[in-house]
Amino acid sequence: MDADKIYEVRKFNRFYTRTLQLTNKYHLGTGLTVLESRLLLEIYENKLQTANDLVSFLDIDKGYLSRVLKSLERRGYIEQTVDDLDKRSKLLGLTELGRSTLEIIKKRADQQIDQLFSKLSEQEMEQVISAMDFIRQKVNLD
Amino acid sequence: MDADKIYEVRKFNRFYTRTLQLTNKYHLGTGLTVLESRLLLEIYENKLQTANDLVSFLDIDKGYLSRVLKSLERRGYIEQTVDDLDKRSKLLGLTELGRSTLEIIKKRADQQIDQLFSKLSEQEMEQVISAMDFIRQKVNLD
DNA sequence: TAAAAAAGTTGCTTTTGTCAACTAATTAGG
DNA sequence: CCTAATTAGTTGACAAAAGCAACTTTTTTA
Repeated sequence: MDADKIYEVRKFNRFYTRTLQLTNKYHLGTGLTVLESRLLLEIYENKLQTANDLVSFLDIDKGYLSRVLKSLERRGYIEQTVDDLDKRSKLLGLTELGRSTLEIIKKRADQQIDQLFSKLSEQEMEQVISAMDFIRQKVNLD
Repeated sequence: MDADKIYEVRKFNRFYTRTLQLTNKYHLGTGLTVLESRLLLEIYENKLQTANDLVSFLDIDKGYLSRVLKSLERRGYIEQTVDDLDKRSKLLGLTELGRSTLEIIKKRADQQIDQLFSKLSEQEMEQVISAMDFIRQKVNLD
């Protein structure tokens, strides 16, 4: 790939890093950290059922994750139950508190995204989404 | 904005978070952290000349930054010289080591981006860049 | 069925980041 | 002018986030 294309991508990456930083404030006031919110989301929406799933999907240290999950459990956001089919694993699930907190977080995240595109028309917004879809299809994450 | 559009954007954001995580390994083996690499880049390419510029552009704590800059100086990557026009400020600049390390980092970052789009044709790549440009124009970062 | 591998836990350490108090230099208002 | 307020950067103390390695228990493999 030629240098100016790479340069363009890097420019976008820097730009989008800033964008993500801005929209990553949704957890403020909820008592959860960014990571914790993300864990609730991945457990609930993305159906990642075990610590190990989260470790490989999010690429975080399993020791660290173990502690964060323990803390989430202690504070009442999740439950961990030993998997009967594999007693090394624990199945993760959100509690009622976990689900309702996640809803709040999602609502706030939604608002922040809304702001991000506040000045766009319907049509422009659709074009943005197409652009995102397109990028998502083309990037090779292996 | 309606819910499914927001959902699409969030999906993209999660996706691109992962993408950025992958491409943020360029510093490995250079002895610099992600932040340090970023600082060298912004000082050198974006012409941010003082700690204060970096603080407002990157939105990091000035105390923390002060320490990181001191460490970069001690390790020989940058120089800080008191600004004659405002003796509170220090002008930042890369040393020879700083510049050459930045070059290595940029080269590796380029390779990672190349990999990201390794399977695309010229034309697809151009479309991706257009899509990125388009998004960049439309996002409202205030 | 013994050895290897996998899931998760724990102790220890390092890295990263925050906050507030402080110094020195500059700017602004009376 | 000249004093008060502001600004750039530093420092100490601390807290949060993350990484590493050794370990236990269970499962898989050869």
